[in-house]
Amino acid sequence: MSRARVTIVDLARELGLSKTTVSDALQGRGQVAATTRERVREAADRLGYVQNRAARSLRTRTLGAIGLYVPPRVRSFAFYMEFAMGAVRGAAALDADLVLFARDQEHAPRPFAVDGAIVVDPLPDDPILRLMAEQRLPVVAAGRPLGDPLPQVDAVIEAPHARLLRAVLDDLRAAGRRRPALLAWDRDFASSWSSDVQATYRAWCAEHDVDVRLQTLPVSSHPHELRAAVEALVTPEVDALLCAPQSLAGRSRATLLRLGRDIGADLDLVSLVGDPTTEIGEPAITCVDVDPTAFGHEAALLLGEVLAGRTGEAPVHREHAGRVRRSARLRAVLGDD
Amino acid sequence: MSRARVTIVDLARELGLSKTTVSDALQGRGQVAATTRERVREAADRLGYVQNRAARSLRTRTLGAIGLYVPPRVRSFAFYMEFAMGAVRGAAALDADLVLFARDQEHAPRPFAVDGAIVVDPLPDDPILRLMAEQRLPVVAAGRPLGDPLPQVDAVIEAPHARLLRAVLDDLRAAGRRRPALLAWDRDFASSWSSDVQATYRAWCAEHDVDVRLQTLPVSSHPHELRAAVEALVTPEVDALLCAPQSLAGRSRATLLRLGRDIGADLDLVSLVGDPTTEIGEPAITCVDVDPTAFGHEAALLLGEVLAGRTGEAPVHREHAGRVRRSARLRAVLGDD
DNA sequence: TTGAAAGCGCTACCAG
DNA sequence: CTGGTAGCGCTTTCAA
Repeated sequence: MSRARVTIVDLARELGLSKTTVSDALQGRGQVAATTRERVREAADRLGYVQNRAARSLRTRTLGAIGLYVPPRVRSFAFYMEFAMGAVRGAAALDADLVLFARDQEHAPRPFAVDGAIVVDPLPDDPILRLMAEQRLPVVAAGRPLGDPLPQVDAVIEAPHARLLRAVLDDLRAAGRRRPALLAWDRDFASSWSSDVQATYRAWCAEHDVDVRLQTLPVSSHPHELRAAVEALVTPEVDALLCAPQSLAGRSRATLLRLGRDIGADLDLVSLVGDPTTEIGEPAITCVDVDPTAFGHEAALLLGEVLAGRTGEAPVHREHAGRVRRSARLRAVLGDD
Repeated sequence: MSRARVTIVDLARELGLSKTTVSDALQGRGQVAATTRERVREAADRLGYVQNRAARSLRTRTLGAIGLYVPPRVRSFAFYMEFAMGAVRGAAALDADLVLFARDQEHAPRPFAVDGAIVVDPLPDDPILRLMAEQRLPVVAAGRPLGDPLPQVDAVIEAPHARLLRAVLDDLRAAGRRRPALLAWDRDFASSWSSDVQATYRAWCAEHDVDVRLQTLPVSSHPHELRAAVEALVTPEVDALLCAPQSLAGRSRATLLRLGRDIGADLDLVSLVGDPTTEIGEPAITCVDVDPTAFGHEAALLLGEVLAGRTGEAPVHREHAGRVRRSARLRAVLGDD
C-alpha cells in the first residue's frame, strides 16, 4: 500500500519538538504556543502528514465509524437507499464514517469496526443482531423490532405509520370515498411497518363498517404480477386504491387507465410510501411522505446520543415525523393541510 | 463504550499460554497443535473474546475496509444505490467492510480509514479525489473519469455504453423505425455515460442521415416537467423514444398513452438504464441492462486486485458487460438474441 | 508551555 | 510446536 508514511515522530524530529507537543498542536489539544502550533501545521502540510486512524483508535477506543445494516429482504427498496444516504449525512455530523454491513452470508464474521450500529427493521432471528449483542455493540433500530422475544436494542426510531394511514383513510372518507382497497406486501416482507399497515387498515375498516379489500404480494413480484393484482383488486365498486409498496401507485396508473378508471374522478390513488421521483409532487396521487433521507439522518443522530450516553440506561423510543401529501383532488375538497 | 474487553493476554493467562500462541490459534496462523487451538477457541467463546480491530490494523497496516464515494449529484439515483449494494457484496468477498463517504460538506476532513476506494464518475474538480490523492489512497473509478486534466486513478471500470446504444439504434432501424428521439440528462449530470450517450446518438444519426431529436433535462426535474418534455419531443412522426434517465421510460407510458401512441405498434420505447422494478422484464419496453449490482461487485473486486498489487503500475481499464433486453415486439421481429 | 514515559492490543520475527 | 521480544503510531499522564 502506501509506503513510508510520515508520523508525528517524523514531524517532532524535523521540528525539534516532542511527539506529545506535535500531537497536541495538530489536534488543538493542550496548551501549545500559537507559534509552535503554526510551525507544526506547516511542517505537517509540507511533509504530507496523515494521521493514522488505527493508532488513534487503539489509543482512544473509538473507531469514528457507525454501521448500518439493511436486511437483504429490503435491500432493493429505494426507500432504504435514501435512508442510507441520510444516515451518511448524520454520521458525518457525528464526525463518523458510515459502514455498510453485508454480513448475512459470511461464515466467519470479523468483529465490527464501528462504535455502534443502526439496524433496519430487526427481526428476532436476525443473526446480525445476535452478533452485535455478543460484541456489546450499541444498536439503534430503525423501525420497531418485531418478534418474540423482542430483539434487545438501545433505542428505536420509527414513523407513526398507523396514524398516517388513519389520516389518509379519514381523508378519503371525508372526500366521499366509501370502498378503499389496499395492496400490500405479504409476510415475506416482515416489518413493523408492514404489519402496522395491514392491522390498521383492518381495524379502520371494522370501525367504519367497511369491507376489507386487501391483496398481498410477494416482495419479488414481477411487473405483470403487480398489474394482475391491481386488476383483481380494483373491481368497479372500489373508489380508492392504497398501495403500500413504494412507487407501486405510480406504476399502477397505466393499468388503471386501461381499466377505464379516471384517477381523481372516480378513483383516488394513494401511495403509502411516496416515491420522490414518481409520486411525490404528482398531483394525481396522494402520498404518505416519510422522507427517508431525514429518517436516516435522525437515526444516525439518535445513535450519536446513545453513544454519548445521553439516553440513559432504558431503551429510548423516538418518533420520526411523516406527513400526508394530498392529491390535487383531495386538496380541492379538504384544503391544503 | 464497552467496558473491560477480554484481550488475548487474558486468554493467554487463563490458559497458561503465550499471547503469540493464542493469536496464532485464533487466526489459524502458524503451527499450533489442534488440541491447543481447540482449547483457545473454547476459552475465547467462553470469555467472550472479541478481536480489537484497531490494534490489528495498527500492526498489519490494513484497515479491512474499502470506501465508496457517490457524488452528491447522483446520490438519489437508484442505479447507484444498487451499485452500492453490489459493492458491499464485493467488499465482503474481499473480507472488507464498505464505508460510504459523505465528505463533500466536511470542513476539516479526517483521513480515510480505508485501504482503497471506489469513486463513481469522477470529475476533475471533485475535492474528494484530491484528498484521496493526497493520502495516496488507491482509487478505482466506476465510470470513465471526465475532465481536463484527467483525474488520476489506479483503475477504471465502465460499461460499453456507446456500443450498447448503437446496438439499440441498429435494432430499432432493423425493426423499421426511422425517427428515434432521445431524452437525456443535461450537463448538470456530468458523467462519461451521459456524454457518451449524447455523442453516440448524434454520431449515429449523422451516419444514418437521420434527424437529431434530442431533448435534455435537468436532474432535478419534477414529474410534470418530465411529462412536458416527453410531450414536446414525441411529435407524431417520431417512431421510437429512447430515455436515458433510469425509469423514465416506464414513467412515460401513461403520457404516451394520453398522446394517443400505441407502444409497440406505432412507437418503440427504450430505457437506456433499465430499472429492475419498472422496466426490465416489461415486454413493452426495450432495456439496456447494465446490472448495477454486478457492476458494483466487479468494481470492488477490481479494487481488490489493485490493493493486492495484481494490476501492476499502469492504470487498468476494464469493461463491465451490459446487454440489451429487447421488447416483445423487437424480439418478434429480430429474434431473441 | 513542553517533554518523557507508558501503554492501548495486536502481529512479526526469530529463538528455542 | 511454542514463547519472548519488539514495535505499529498514537494519546494520556504527569513531571519539568
